[in-house]
Amino acid sequence: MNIETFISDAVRRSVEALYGELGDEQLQIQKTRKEFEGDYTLVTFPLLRRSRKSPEATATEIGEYMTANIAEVRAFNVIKGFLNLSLDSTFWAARFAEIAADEAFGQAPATGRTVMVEYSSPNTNKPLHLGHIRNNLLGYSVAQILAANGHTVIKANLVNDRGIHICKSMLAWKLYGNGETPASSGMKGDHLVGKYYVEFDKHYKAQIKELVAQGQSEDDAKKNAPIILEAQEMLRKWEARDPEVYSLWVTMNGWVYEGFDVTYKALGVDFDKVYYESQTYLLGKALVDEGLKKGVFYRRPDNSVWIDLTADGLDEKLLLRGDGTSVYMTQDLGTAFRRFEDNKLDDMIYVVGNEQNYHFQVLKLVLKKLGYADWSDHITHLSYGMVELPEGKMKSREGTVVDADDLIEGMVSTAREMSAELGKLDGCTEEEANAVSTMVGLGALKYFILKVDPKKTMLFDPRESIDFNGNTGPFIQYTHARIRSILRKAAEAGIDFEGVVAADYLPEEIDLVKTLTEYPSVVAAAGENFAPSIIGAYVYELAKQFNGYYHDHSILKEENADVRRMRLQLVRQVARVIRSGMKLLGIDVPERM
RNA sequence: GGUCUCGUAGCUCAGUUGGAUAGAGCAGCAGCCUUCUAAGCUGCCGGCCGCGCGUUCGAGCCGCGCCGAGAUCACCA
Repeated sequence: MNIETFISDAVRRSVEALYGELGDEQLQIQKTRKEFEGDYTLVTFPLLRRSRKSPEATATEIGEYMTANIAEVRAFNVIKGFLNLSLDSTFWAARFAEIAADEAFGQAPATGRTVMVEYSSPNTNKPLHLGHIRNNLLGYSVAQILAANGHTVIKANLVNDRGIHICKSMLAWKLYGNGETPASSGMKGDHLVGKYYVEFDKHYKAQIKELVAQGQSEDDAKKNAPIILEAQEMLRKWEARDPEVYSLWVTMNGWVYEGFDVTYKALGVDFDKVYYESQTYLLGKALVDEGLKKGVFYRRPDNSVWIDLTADGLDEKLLLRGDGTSVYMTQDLGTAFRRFEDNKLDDMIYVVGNEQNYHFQVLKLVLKKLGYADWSDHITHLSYGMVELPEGKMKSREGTVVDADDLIEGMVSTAREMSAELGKLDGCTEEEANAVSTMVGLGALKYFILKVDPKKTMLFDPRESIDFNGNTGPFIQYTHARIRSILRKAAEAGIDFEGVVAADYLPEEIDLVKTLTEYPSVVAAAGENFAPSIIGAYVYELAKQFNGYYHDHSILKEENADVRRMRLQLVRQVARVIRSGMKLLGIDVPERM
């Protein structure tokens, strides 16, 4: 049974019995705040012009009617214009029984909609860093949440595997690499390629400096440095499929993919489809022709194609270069078009940093102007803020980027040290210790990042992220582990706690049941807002509530067998929902820690 | 300059789409391990919700205007 529907129906019936038909007027019903007595609250202010009475009198009148006529309403109290309704504990017992019996609790029925979530989208010239971690965690989690909301989800990764930046790494490797490979150097493939990207930059800068010393302007020097000219030549050769360049490209990208796979696996993210720009970068030109024909685009004397968006408060935007080659926007138009056609998508979600807000604004507007409003309206740019460090922004030249692999390793090893220090690893096999440290270290990292509203710029403080106390992933994992421990001990003691118990709940037990029943609507809200942070806040709240309860009530030592059984069931359900919520965040929960 | 985002406790962040006395964690202070895991629990301290108008019975949330921070406005992707 949907509780919110039940309450609002009951209230509506009562209000209409007293004051006549409401029509499509909305009733304002909310959960009663903790500091007041009651379960649900009706805000009576909007009803005053119908009742023609004071807020207090109106609330009292409705409250009296409901206690008399609605069986589930046990009592009420009125504070100012707020009518607080208390439901009978048998009502909550019935809701709990429903939840406990529902194997798919929190999983919405299939909607028949297909939605693609594109995330990660790395460049193949350097390893992943902290910014990519936020992207990957968000993308994966949002995909999980949408799936829980009943959508068919396609997780897609569009790899930027071509362009001048890859040629820079390739050229530097060719010039200075001495045939170094991941195998020969022992380096992870993406790091090796990244090393040569940095190497290129070093030589490039040196050459610019030299040319400037010879009297060239800074701008000219940047264009004329031999190494950049050579890289550009390499790109031309690549486009012409020069065998030597092409095979080097295949080899080095292969190294990078092997490296990325390791990082993705460590992060626990995966993809259903991987697209490569080298295969899609020519798409979109047909759309340009179409736009020209429709008069949406125009051609300049140099043959380049543009769209004028100044009437929409934006600028003029280039769609095709004078030489007929495409730009980023052209490709994205083409790939968007093709995605919708090939996969029969209902929605398309791009997880891309907020530095591209303008790009997506333009993309959607152009599609709309071309007459594809249907698609345009179903494109969502899930824009997330930058991750900053205590010392400021990450700058690759200043060496302040936080490498993804280093970070993960650091979190896991810290988790291990702290676990060992607390004696949590005593009696564990090496394998178990590894598994727990990995889950805890990554849990800390993932939760730390996902608990923040995606659109906000966030601060990543390494010291704070490694804190396992308070509002953290490990705290939630720990709560789960403790519940599992209780359940293990109950099983060992041969306590049977299957079957429904009509419970006489204590107030804090009803609070737990109430929080449990909210889970499906939290999942729905998280899906609607593309915000895993909503799930995070909920799971944390549930865990915290349980911890308070846990300290006040002995569960295994409860003498009344029915009460003990009821409590074990309740506690087991809390563990289930914690595990389910954490799964939506892509966070594993250990059985013990 | 145009467009967009953000501004809540010393710090990091919530705030369920306009409701009651604005909440957590960290840091600080005071307690709690003979009891199912102390990665825990209980209490205290800490607020001009950037500022000002407006809409409303009611604004941290909506509108307008300022102030501050950031992103972007490339024949880069």
